[in-house]
Amino acid sequence: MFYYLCTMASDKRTHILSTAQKLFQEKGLGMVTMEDVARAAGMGKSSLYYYFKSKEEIFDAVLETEISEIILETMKRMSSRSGLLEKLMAFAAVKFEMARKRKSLYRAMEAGMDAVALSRYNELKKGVHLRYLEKEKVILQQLLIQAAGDRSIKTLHPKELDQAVMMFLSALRGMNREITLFGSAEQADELLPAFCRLFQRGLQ
Amino acid sequence: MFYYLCTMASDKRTHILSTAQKLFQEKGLGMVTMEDVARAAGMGKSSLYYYFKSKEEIFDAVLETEISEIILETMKRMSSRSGLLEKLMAFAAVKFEMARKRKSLYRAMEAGMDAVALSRYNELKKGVHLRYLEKEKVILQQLLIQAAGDRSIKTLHPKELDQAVMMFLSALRGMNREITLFGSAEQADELLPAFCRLFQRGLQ
DNA sequence: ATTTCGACCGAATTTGGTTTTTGGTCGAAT
DNA sequence: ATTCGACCAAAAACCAAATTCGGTCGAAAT
Repeated sequence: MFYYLCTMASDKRTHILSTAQKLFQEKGLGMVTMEDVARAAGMGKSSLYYYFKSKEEIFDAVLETEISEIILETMKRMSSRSGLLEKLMAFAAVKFEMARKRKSLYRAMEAGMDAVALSRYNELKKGVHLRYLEKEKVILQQLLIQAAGDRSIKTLHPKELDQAVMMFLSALRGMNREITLFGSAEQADELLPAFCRLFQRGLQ
Repeated sequence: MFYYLCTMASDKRTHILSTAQKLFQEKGLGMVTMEDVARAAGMGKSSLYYYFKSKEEIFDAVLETEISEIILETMKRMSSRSGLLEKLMAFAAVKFEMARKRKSLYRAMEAGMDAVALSRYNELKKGVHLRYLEKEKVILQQLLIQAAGDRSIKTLHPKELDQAVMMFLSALRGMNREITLFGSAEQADELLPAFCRLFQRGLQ
């Protein structure tokens, strides 16, 4: 009795989630059925619907935890550095590593998805991307505001601040993309810091 | 007799090419058959193979001419501006406009392609992208070298030059991407110039 | 009251076999 | 040198039947 009282709903939820995450990573989203998830989690299919409204909700939640992990890692690494430039570089480095990891993850996930499922999935990814972007924005805004306070860079109006953040983020994304498509990891080690330096100088 | 001597092979080639281009843009690559191209060009299907080795070669050539057009437009617009910043902005503006246009073009082209055809087509696009990138690089390299000569920016070592060009290009690409996905055209009108300014200041 | 699950449903997907289409070849005609 | 009709193999489109899968519901278990 006491035992059961302790296994709260949220525990089961996270258990299902981590199980699903493992399966998605192994076989791709398109290849994992609710039946699979249920079996792997040690319950019947119907039971899943007691904890989640739909398959999409599960997948969404999995992506959400992955985002949180990345954001957490980013903040951790940045906090161990000091100075604007160092922190920018740390940010860029984590972002690059994570982009690499997640690329193979996504590729695996997309395996075995038809065109319809893929477009639906892309909608989902777009939503996730937006939420992720928002969190990244906040981190960078704080960083730049602090740097302006330290006189490391010039003072930025709210609009300028927003633009600067947007520039930095989308530029990084673009560079990551180009590098993973055509370049090498060593190239990233030079290009990303160089860009951070340029970015900082541009804001002085 | 004389008439026939004047209609050189290259004329027919370009005629076929422009016909194919029109059809591709109208119906999408996947929906245009060699028969269609031949009919539209006023000849039998077999005759196409006298001028081109394969359908892919035709498509490749079409993409190539499109790239040339964009590059030409870019150079034209840049030449009507003076000063590094102005030229950078012109470059960015053309790139953004063209990215918009070509996006709908690509989307149309991809219509009616199965997964296999799509992956083959993506390989092709990747190759085109690389060739395009090379031409863009040359333009920007020249621009930056000239700017360094004018003392508009600091002198750049070959490696730095390459990095700067790469940064600028992939950053632009990333910003275009982000804007077309989530932003507005007005946002581009502010963000792109702002980035050009930052880029220039970063190189001073 | 909370949690689990078997039975069930409709929509979507796979399957397997057939017919059509399509990129590409070849030899004859011009 | 250029064009084209006839032809081929492979890919794609098609289609009906069988199957799978996400999701629901009410009854049972705890």
